[in-house]
Amino acid sequence: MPTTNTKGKSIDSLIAPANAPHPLASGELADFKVGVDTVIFSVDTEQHRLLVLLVLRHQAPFSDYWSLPGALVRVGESLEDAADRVLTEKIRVNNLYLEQLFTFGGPNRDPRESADAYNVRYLSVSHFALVRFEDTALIADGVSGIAWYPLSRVPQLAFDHNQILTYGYQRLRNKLQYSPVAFDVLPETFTLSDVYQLYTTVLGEGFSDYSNFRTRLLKLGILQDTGVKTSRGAGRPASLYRFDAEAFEPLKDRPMVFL
Amino acid sequence: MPTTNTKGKSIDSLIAPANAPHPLASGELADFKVGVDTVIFSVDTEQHRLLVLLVLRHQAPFSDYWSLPGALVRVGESLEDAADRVLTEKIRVNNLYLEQLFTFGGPNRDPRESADAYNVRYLSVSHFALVRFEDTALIADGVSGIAWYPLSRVPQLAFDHNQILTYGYQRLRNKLQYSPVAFDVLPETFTLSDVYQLYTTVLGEGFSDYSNFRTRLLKLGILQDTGVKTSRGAGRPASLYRFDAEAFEPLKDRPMVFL
DNA sequence: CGACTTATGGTTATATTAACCATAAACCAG
DNA sequence: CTGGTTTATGGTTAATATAACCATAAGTCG
Repeated sequence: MPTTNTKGKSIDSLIAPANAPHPLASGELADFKVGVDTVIFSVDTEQHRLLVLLVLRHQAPFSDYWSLPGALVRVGESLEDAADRVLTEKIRVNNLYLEQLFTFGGPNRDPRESADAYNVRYLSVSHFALVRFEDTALIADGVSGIAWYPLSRVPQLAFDHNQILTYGYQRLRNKLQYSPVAFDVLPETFTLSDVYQLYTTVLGEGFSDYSNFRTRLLKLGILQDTGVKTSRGAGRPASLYRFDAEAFEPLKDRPMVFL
Repeated sequence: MPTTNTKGKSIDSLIAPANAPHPLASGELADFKVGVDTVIFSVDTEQHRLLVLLVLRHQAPFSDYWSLPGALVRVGESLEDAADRVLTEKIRVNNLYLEQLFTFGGPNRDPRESADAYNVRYLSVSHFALVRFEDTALIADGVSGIAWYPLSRVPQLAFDHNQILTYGYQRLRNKLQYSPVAFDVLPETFTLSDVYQLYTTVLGEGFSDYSNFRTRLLKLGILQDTGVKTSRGAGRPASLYRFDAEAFEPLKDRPMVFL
């Protein structure tokens, strides 16, 4: 249902002469600042918890609220570059998995819109990332706080970031089922149990028991047995496997597990 | 790999004093115009072809090139509104299925960026739509041509629109498998054969033969038999069914067919 | 009327899934 | 060093789902 905001339009035509080289001269076209907000997940394998990275804002709007890490896109910078910059500025990580999520851009989603002199809109191109928890180092730079939050304890966030987070979580669950992102955040070699742990902490239990999960994964033929055994505490030593990206190619977009 | 375009940055700081109320005063933040480009599909049930709507540009850049229908977002207009506007301005249709696709926003994707006085970037929030072919009426308004192109005969398009189209086609195929979009573009009541035709023209043959497709669809329990029979030319009359949206709810995100 | 065409409702072999179970090979407590 | 515990591994089996067919029903068409 197109709802043309006649209020904004008329104000605009009143203050901006038709053909002046003014940024709003196009009459009714909106001007945007574009932000990149990233839902950064990691899995705490020790405590079997899914974590999301939040930063504490110290500027209006939403001062003292937690929010998703983000940045405004700079001149000459692509959206991907900006998203990468968020990752490397906040956590020192070799970007493990990153993908665009959704673009939120309704008017009035950012309080700065009404505050600014010009009628500037703020657009958020959200991304979601999955990083290896052990390989990250938090950098509290330009923010008054930064922390990994267990997903279950995320507070009310700034802007529409709770909505973005929910969407990112959905996408993460989906990715895990249909693509081998898990192997991007697992170490080079890992046990089948490591994989299962990762899947259960993100997806919950109840998609397959361990035994069936094993056989399915092995039958896919995307794991190479290194022959090396590892013993971690009690129990029989487990084989270490390596992900075979080539073998996975033909299986693209085929479900790996079922819920 | 963040590649900060230092050239753009320095030019900017030369022409814009640090704290002036100029749109580029923020120093290194880029200013954007936001476009909405929509991949509009429909299925020609007569000729069993998948069609996509293209418009012929008559303005630089890419004058005389075919392109996806699009529009620049206006003041006070949400992204969804803009996408809706594209649909209603180009084809008179009660928007049947519409969803956001991907946001393309690298620098230099639009030639206008270098031509403009200000260093304005053009962002494209692409959408994809599936409409009922029979319910559309093309409106050649503000363009020098508008046409339904069979997907197989799409020429080279303006901007990066071929890429967007490819992505949209992928998404369409995916949607058809996992969600009941098909019933949005089918008439209120339809035969099982109608559904099968739609699926094969989009997905190609080879996911199920007709008989198995029928039993699967019926076993899902999302179709109500109206009891009414329809006879179209030769052959035994077929039952007319109606889609039961409520019955589908619990099946959300479960595959309906397999390739 | 007989031939053809399309819809419908099976059947059957094969593959997949889900729910178990038995054994192997480590550790650990006494 | 021995029996109990723990974890990994490699099955088995019944229930389901899939894929490839086939037979019949009920119309149209010549």
